This record gives sequence, C-alpha cells and structure tokens, in this order.
Amino acid sequence: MHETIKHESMFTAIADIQRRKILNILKRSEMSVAEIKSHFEFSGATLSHHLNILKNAELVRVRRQGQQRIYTLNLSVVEELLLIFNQIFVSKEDEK
Amino acid sequence: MHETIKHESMFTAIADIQRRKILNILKRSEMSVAEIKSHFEFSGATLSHHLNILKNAELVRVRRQGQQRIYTLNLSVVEELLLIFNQIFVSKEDEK
DNA sequence: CATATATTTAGATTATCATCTAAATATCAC
DNA sequence: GTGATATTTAGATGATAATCTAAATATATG
Repeated sequence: MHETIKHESMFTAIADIQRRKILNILKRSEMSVAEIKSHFEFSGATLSHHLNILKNAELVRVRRQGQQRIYTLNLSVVEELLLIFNQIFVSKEDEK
Repeated sequence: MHETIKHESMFTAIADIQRRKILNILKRSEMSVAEIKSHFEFSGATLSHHLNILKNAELVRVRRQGQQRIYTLNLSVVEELLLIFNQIFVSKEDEK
C-alpha cells in the first residue's frame, strides 16, 4: 500500500495546470525553451522551474542544441503513468 | 487550450498521496468514515478535509446510514479522468 | 431528554509551491 | 575575448494546502 517516490513526483508534476499545458504542447513536437515560452505569460525563470519538475518526474527529456535546449515529451513515461493510474484507481490489483 | 474548473479539481484531488490511498482503498468496497480512518494515522478532521476535496471533484459519493456516512468511489468519474488524461498527454487531439 | 457515537466545521499553524527579479552560466559570432 | 542570446540558479514573497485541537452538529439509544 505504499507508493514509490517516482510516482509521487509524477502526480505532483501533473497537478499544476501550466505543466499540463506544457506537456500538451510538447505532444505535437519537441521544442526549445523559447518556443515553449511563447505559449505562456510567465517569466523564463518560472518556465525553467516547471521544466525542471517535469524533468525530475521524467515526463520530459532535454538535449542541448547550441545555445538552446530542446525538450521532448517522454512518451514511455506518460504511458507508464496511465498504467499506474489504472492500477491505483481502477484495476482490482492493489497499487504495487 | 483551456481546461474546465472541474478538471482542475480532479487533478488537485489526486495530487495528494493520502487522497490517492483513500481512492485506492475505496476501489475494493464502499466504507464508512471510521473504516477509512482505520487505514490512516491522521486525525478525523484531516480525513474529513480530504474526503471533502474528493467529493468536490466528484471522485467519491456519500450517503448517510444512521450516524455513519458511507463513501463510495465514483467509477464513472474515475474513467472520465482516464479519458482526459489520455486526451491531454497522448491523443493527437488538443485538450478540449 | 441525556448521553454516547460519528462526522464535520472553525480557526490556527506550518510547510509547500508558483511566481518574480536579479544574477550567473553557457554558447555563439564577430 | 567581448558582446549578444538562451537558459538556469538564487533568493524573496505571497498564495495554497495539509494538518492539528477544540467545538459544533447530527443521529442513536436508554
């Protein structure tokens, strides 16, 4: 009946609407921080903070490209999250 | 690219590990507050607070039975949440 | 109706979180 | 290497949220 730290970080990550919007945007294609930023009103520092939380939850990956950093949705972890979700709330098995 | 208030309350509701545990417990069968409480360490007031948040998100339903209140998992809303999940993070459609 | 039981509500406290500005770091182009 | 651009880090602030104790409400029972 306990939950790994990893699960915890995923649920925390998707709790915020701005971060869900970031994931939603990245669903279409990978993007630099500046491109992501163009969709929002808040500061670069705030965006960096959100990206860091998503990264820690492994929901996104980053790679360097010159001065830019390109963020990508980590689809396998998103799918894992869906499974966990199903396991906690729907399936007859206990949360493992 | 916006989200209803209802979605917001659902994501907030499942962000807390105690509330996810409550949902996980209710998956097996409906329960009185006292029964739910036996699974946790925190005070009754705290449990009541969590149940209220789950109720506002419509993830659980309550009915009276004498002095007790019986909480039930609202399966249709849990399923709805799974769909929203898929829509935001996986499917090619935008979040509606 | 008085007392016991079940649960919620009120109000306070502490911790966590989203956001900001300013400064730091890294890379590129000249 | 100097200046410009991209992004992150540090530190502060205000808002939200989790929890507690004490008090209130509702129901049941003798």
